[in-house]
Amino acid sequence: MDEIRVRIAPSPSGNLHIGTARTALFNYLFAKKTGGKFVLRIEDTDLDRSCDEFKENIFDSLHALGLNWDEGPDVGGPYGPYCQSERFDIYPDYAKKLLESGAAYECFCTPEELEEEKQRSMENKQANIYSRKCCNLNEEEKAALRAEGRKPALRFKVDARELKFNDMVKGELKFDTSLIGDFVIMKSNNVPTYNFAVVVDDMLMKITHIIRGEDHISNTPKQILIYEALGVAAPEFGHLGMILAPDRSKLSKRHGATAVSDFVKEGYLIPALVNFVALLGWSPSDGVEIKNIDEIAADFRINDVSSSNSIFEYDKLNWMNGQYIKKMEIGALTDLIIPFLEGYDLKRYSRAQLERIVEVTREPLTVLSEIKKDTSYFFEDNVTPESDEAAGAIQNKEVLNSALEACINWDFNSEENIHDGLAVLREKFKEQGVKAKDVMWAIRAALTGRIKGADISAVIAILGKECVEARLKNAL
RNA sequence: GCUCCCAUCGUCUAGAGGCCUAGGACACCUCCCUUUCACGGAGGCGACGGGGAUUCGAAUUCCCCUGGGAGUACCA
Repeated sequence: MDEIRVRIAPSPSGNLHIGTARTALFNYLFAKKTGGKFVLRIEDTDLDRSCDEFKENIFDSLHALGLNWDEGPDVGGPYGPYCQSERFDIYPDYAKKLLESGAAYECFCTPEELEEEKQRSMENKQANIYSRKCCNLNEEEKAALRAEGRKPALRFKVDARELKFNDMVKGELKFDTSLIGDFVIMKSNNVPTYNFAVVVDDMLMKITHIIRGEDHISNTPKQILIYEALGVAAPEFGHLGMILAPDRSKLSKRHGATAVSDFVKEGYLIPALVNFVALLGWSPSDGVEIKNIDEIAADFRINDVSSSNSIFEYDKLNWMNGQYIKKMEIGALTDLIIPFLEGYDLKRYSRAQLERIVEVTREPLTVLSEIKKDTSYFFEDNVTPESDEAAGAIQNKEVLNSALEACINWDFNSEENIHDGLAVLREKFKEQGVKAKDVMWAIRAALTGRIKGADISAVIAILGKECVEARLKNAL
């Protein structure tokens, strides 16, 4: 078999959507698994809606996800250019070929006429199919129309028949082409329509497998027809279910983050995102869900991908993100976290101390953005009780006094020493009938304003003697 | 309206006629661990949308219904 070649073909009319990212991922996984090539093509024929900013975002996001392409606009390749806007001059040749072979014909209908036809079929409860009234225009009629100043579009002639293809994820799909109607392949302004451009591009780029969202299913028969008319074998198709919002509607801005870059801004880790999105429709053969992209690629089977839609729920993503946060190397994690600490005076601490702060506060994190609130007491000058329970806890003056006295002898460079010091305190109060928990709560509340949080010995060590004494006194 | 796709716990899914008393993960609940929260560990709750048909036997095959999704452009 020839080399397997897949592609992702986003249009730069928005930031890289998480759904597009998943499609890209599945293409990438398929390429990796089969030793094929992964190509990136930018579909920017709609000049009005496309812009460079989005293109950059798509590049950056794809790179960040680790979905590196073998061929694309920036890296080039043997079948370029890889931006459709730079390929405008190649479509007319193929259009001409179809016109000459009789597979296509010129259509002079105006948008108004077309709209009228559409209304009529709606009223008759029929599918909207072009009437074909321009199909049999003779040369004189065409010349007359041209003289009126009308510029023709090119329509592809669709004859009635049954068209079948075997979808890699859905199985056999059947269509009655009489319900499709003759569709436009070249607009009157000489720009190809999507269905024509993709076929020409995929053909020229030697794409062998097209994995895309199921919103393209109805385009597939049209495209297969064009392949046939061009005398080329159509590639294999695989249509993925859609990713839906929890309300089962299309995932859109009102549901929150939609672009990969939005998720990153909210504090999601790229490997977690990749892992999570891979599990939407695909499941590992060994049941182990936490897997990196290489492990997933090694186990990837396109035929086993689920054919139904899946709902994007944050619960599992959050859990998974937390798993990655816990496992991540502390230096790298600190680098990622620093931007989320904006507004705090980070110079208060050394890099080592900062890393220690991250290390002791990362445990309950689900999203990086939560770190700011969880570490506030490290950066505030004065802490105040954040809850009634914390306010109550610092009323325990006896404990606070003892802690203040005791800490003079603690070695603040040793968390272990502090830990032992606290144990001594607990022991002392235990004899007076005060519960260990209350002792710890009083100290924690005085130092952090809360009754829960990171390991208190570590907090004390990081805060330092001066600060600890000040906060205890302040609480007293 | 027309066409197509889909249908297992709340969610992501395992399941390709008997291995299913339907398995796992997230969420939720309980308990354990623990100086707190959390992490971790042990349990629990919880599903084959409905109806027919085929079969000795159906979550698995077929049909109908219902529900959800998509497409229906000289957008991509």
